[in-house]
Amino acid sequence: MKLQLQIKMNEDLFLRNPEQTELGKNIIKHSIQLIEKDGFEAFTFKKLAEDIGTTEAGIYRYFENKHRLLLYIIAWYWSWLEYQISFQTNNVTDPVVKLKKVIKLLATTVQDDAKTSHVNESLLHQIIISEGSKAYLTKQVGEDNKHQFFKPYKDLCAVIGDIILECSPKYKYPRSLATTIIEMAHFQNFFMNNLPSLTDFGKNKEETEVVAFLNDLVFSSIKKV
Amino acid sequence: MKLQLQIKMNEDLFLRNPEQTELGKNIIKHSIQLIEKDGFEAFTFKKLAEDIGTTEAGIYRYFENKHRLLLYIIAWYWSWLEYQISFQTNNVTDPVVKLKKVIKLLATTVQDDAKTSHVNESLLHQIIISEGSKAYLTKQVGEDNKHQFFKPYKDLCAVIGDIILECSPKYKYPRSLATTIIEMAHFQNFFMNNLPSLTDFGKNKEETEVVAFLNDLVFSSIKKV
DNA sequence: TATTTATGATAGTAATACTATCTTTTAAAA
DNA sequence: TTTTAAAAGATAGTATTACTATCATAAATA
Repeated sequence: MKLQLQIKMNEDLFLRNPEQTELGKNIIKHSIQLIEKDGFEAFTFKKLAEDIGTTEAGIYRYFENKHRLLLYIIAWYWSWLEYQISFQTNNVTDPVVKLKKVIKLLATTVQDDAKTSHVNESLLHQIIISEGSKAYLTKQVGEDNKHQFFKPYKDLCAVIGDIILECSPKYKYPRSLATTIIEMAHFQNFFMNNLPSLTDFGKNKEETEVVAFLNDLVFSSIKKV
Repeated sequence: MKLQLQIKMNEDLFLRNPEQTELGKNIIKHSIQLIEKDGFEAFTFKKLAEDIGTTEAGIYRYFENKHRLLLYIIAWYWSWLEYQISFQTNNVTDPVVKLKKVIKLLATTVQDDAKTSHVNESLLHQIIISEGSKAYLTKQVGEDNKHQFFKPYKDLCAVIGDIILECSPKYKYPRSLATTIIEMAHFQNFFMNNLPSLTDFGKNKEETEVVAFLNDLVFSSIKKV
């Protein structure tokens, strides 16, 4: 059985839908590689064009600028992750088990998903760790929010918030705890690998320790250990 | 009594010490204003020079580039905050009270400190919220770390970690909890004001609610409520 | 008063972030 | 099968950014 997974993206994110052409898919594929390799600051449409073997102007037909492209791939990731979560927690009745699965999915290396040929989820996960918050830490955050560019992130936050409430209906901060889990899954990973003295995982550098920390944090807070 | 507070900064951060000249102090003062107003991406040395009434080349005599300048003001903030913490928790014996003070200091608007004439701490706090993580979320993080540019942040993290251990000597993740407090104090604030559905504080937009959330999170985790 | 040090003024360069235009190729509709 | 429309390629051009270099002048210090 060979499945193809298509994620419907917000149309304001692009000028021309990159899913629908070869060049478009190449833009996504190579921008993920380039951003992961050089970082978002050093990433330019010119380098991307050279990488693909097309011209700068060609890229501009798909994306208004590199920030929109970043928003696109990040939104894509959150949508894909929400799908992963709904898939992997399907038929799980115990919300505690569900929440633990969510934490694990957020905080451990993702496998490349064969259902999405032009997206390398594993690289994308690294981008989320290092560049994810740059999507919204800008002066245009309000404008971008009006365009609903952060909807996939918000949806994910709502999903996790609901699972938290299932675990503990009276817990007062389900959304904030959800964003704390998401952000800390990535920040603790980044710190562990780059500024280890900011964490307690410097010795082993094991993702499982980040998971253990988050589990402890979350289940202490919602009083279900 | 009129005091002046001087913070000793890492000398690799600048080419010429901005504390020692009028122009230098103006660079610090105006860059804080400009970065707060336009955001770090839109901030350029040319605009800064125009703002001050000097030339671009003049700024370059003090800072190699705008990233170093950002690192400078951020490092300055963390040093100043560590001083604030040591001052405000001095003579407090109960570590729980201490930790609560720390959380409050991190998560609520800071007052402009009269002891530092050319630094507006209140604006700087806003910069930390919106731009703080851009200091280390780069590909040069390793290089910058070798220069010890993140030492003030690490020191603060260690101080908070120690207070956590005072509260609960057997707690396993004092450093990671410290960074979680620091980062979430800022992220929850940013989300509350810009993407409120990511938090539970959207209605009132009160910093005190962020404080309450963090207190709940922290003291549940270390089992002292 | 000599001399170092800081600043000002100006110029110049490579790269970035685009926009515009025109031609060729490809693919779909008539 | 031809027509025609959409996509891609090729090329050029602009304003801004992120610097570096040079030379003159003002201020502080020895």
